[in-house]
Amino acid sequence: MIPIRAATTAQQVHDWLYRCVLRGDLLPGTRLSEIEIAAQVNLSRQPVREAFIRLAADGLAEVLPQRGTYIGRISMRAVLSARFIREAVESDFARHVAGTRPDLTAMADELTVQERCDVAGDVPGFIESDDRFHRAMALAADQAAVWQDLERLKAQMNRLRHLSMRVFDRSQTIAQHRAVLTALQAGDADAAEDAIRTHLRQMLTELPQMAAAHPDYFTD
Amino acid sequence: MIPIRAATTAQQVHDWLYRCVLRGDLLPGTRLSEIEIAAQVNLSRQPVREAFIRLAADGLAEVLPQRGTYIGRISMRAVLSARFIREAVESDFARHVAGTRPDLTAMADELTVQERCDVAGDVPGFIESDDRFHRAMALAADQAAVWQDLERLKAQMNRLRHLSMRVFDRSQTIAQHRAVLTALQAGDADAAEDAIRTHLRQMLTELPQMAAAHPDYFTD
DNA sequence: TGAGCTTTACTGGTATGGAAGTATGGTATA
DNA sequence: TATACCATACTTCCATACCAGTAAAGCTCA
Repeated sequence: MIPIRAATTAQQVHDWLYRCVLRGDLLPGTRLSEIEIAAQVNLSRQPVREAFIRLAADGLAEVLPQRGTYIGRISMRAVLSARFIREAVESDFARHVAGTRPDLTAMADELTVQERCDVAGDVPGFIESDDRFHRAMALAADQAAVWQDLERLKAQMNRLRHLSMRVFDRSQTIAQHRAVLTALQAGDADAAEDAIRTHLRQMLTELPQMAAAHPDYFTD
Repeated sequence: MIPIRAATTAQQVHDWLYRCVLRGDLLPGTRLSEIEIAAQVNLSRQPVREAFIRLAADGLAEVLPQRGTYIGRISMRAVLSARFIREAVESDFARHVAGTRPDLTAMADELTVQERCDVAGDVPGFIESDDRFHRAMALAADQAAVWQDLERLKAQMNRLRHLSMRVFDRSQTIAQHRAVLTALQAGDADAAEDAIRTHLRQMLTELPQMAAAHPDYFTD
């Protein structure tokens, strides 16, 4: 029963910055200034400052006392850690879904959306649908809360994807998604686990390439 | 090359409160007052306020504008979610460790510590050793960063354990740990996975009992 | 007596000024 | 020319004052 109350100004500023970072509008290493942002949104420094603190708690910014606040670089360690956790968790999702055979039309629908986004060259739309595809599997496994926790961990991965999806082959991603869905529909737990692990290991090859292409954006 | 600089005052206040919450010194639902805490630590409201914001970002406090700040109740959803993630991730740890056969003396050492704490009735010591046991497995699997991410998720679980460990049978926990270690030493991946899953599913029976015993401390 | 309004004492939210620390560019000196 | 020093212009951090919203007590009036 959360009251339908307007978020505080500081919270709104945080949400705005958060989206900007994840969408890649604010690139890694960008300097943020309390004064500048405050002027942009016509507020005092204090709420902006609190937004920075929240952003730092998200692992997306770094506040260096008396020096400045910067958009954090993409931590390869954080990406690899999140990837490992996703593989472990989602493979458990897959086994569970394959065993219970729930309704999977939501996943199938996203697959068609992804094909449409691919031919249309709509990269942000593709990424969002990709997220919804995996989320649908979490919901099919009846683990909505787990997906919420994963969302936080995925933040770093999402930043990476907004860089990499412009480069990498989206049709391969679609094929991997299809393999997962097919195995789930067949109720083959082993095949489903194998498919999702293969899919999520894809990033292990993409990450080093992205880091080599944009060394300034990465750390670790 | 992180500079060896003293943390800001606000950060210190946050760390202090964080430990208090996890140790159970600050119970769920406790009201926090910016003014009171500020007076206690001889500071102005501002750094205390920022500590509250960080605490809320950790999911340990709830800031209700114009109403008050409260230590968050233990979210059963969050506990169950963290438990699910731990089971998935740590079972992957177990399989990996069983396959590579690294040095496991760190885990064995913690097991003896736990026996000593059990007979001495040292509950906090037992819990800390329990954490180190699991952490040692993560390190043996060469996944230190993953363990750091788990630490954040485990926060809610740790609060629960400080309540439940006073009640539940610690010798059972020790036996389960021993089963894990034995399987790992034998290099039996299936048995190790089975043992760690069984161990982590123990909480599924403890949580409802704790929630029934202390309904005021829980939510969801 | 009791329902409804008003007052009042709180809460956190925001604005602003100054303190403390850091980086930078200029200047004096060897 | 190179180097050490120092003034200066930033940055975030903290203190203080004020604003706005909440809730509960007390009052008014039917």
